[in-house]
Amino acid sequence: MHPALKEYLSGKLDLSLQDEQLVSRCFKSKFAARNEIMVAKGAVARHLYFVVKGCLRVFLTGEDGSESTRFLVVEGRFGTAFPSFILRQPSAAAIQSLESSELLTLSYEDRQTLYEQVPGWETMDRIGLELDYIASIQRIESFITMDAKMRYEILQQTNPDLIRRLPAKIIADYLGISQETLSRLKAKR
Amino acid sequence: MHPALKEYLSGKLDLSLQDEQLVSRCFKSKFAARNEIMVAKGAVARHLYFVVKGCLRVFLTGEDGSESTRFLVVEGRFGTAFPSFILRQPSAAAIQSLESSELLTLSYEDRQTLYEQVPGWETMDRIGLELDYIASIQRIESFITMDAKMRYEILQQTNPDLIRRLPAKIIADYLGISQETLSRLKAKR
DNA sequence: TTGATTTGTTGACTTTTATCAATTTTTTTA
DNA sequence: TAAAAAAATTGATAAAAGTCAACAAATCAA
Repeated sequence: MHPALKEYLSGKLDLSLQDEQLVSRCFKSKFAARNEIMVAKGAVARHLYFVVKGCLRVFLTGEDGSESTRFLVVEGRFGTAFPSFILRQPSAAAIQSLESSELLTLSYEDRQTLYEQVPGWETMDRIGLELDYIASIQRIESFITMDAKMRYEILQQTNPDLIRRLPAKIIADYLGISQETLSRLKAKR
Repeated sequence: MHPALKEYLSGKLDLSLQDEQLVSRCFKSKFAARNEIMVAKGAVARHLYFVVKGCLRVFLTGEDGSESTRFLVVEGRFGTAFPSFILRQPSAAAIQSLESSELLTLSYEDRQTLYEQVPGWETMDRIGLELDYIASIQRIESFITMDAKMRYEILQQTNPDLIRRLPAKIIADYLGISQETLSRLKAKR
């Protein structure tokens, strides 16, 4: 098993040797170039992606070519175009590798296999889902209760690495504000 | 078992007679008066609520007394102050019954019991969680990509009942806009 | 049913943020 | 490393939404 995945699982789940081998077989290694589109808008997202190294962006495109970042997925985290993956429908969002990335992919079918075959896998996954859901609830709250400056400050506190690492325009998209507004926000203090 | 819960479960899960009795014992009936606060801000949300009749609101309060509606939970749906319930921490949000409501409550511990004792319960719950998560992702997208008018139009299309049923100020909170802006939006067409 | 309270509407004005455009800075790649 | 491309900054202006205030309408509770 890939050490990064092993690290992810440690403390969450104890696997028998056999189960560990099954998990290993289900996750396929994949490398993506910087800016590579993994899943295009309109395609079905058939995999979950575990980021070993690099960074993925799940983003929407408007008719006018504008882009809005729905999610950013960094090292040690899972991500995909979730509605498409779960509902098995064409995705409103595209998935892009923002950096040269190393990924482990898990297909919908293999995920099902793990639920059925590996004791504790579904519980672990359910707990991970709960935490992702909580994060998205908190993001919704930030839009309902905060202005752009406050959202940026919170992001600075909770994810300073993201800000350091990614182009400001991506951060601006993620915060739901324009590039120019973010630039002014940063200048102001 | 309460017929509303039975209806919810039908098609999702086949229960043995024994399991059905266990489920029945885990869910406690509760009635709430209009405007009753079920969980105050700062308290831990110890239950999931299934709404048989009525409507719950999960909302945040600012220091200035302003309120922001995080979620609305109507008949046939589950809800709670989710981060508090899962993390077992004091809740940032309060839960209020907007109408005279009939509820079924499931404690954290009883939820655990159902996961452990009832085959298929965790899978059913995981799938429900996935759908709730998808809904919250779509709500995030609406904040990132749409203006107030568009968000309101989408809500009209997807939940016309909510608009008909609830005071406009609650809908405005839920959309993340001021009461006045919503009033003007409605007048404009 | 009526007085009191809450909710909704509208106007005037302010603040926040977006948009467009020009320029500088940084990054990429040939 | 140099030219090209992409990203960031800054200014001017416009649009969107918020705030405050007054009043109207609807709802509630005695």
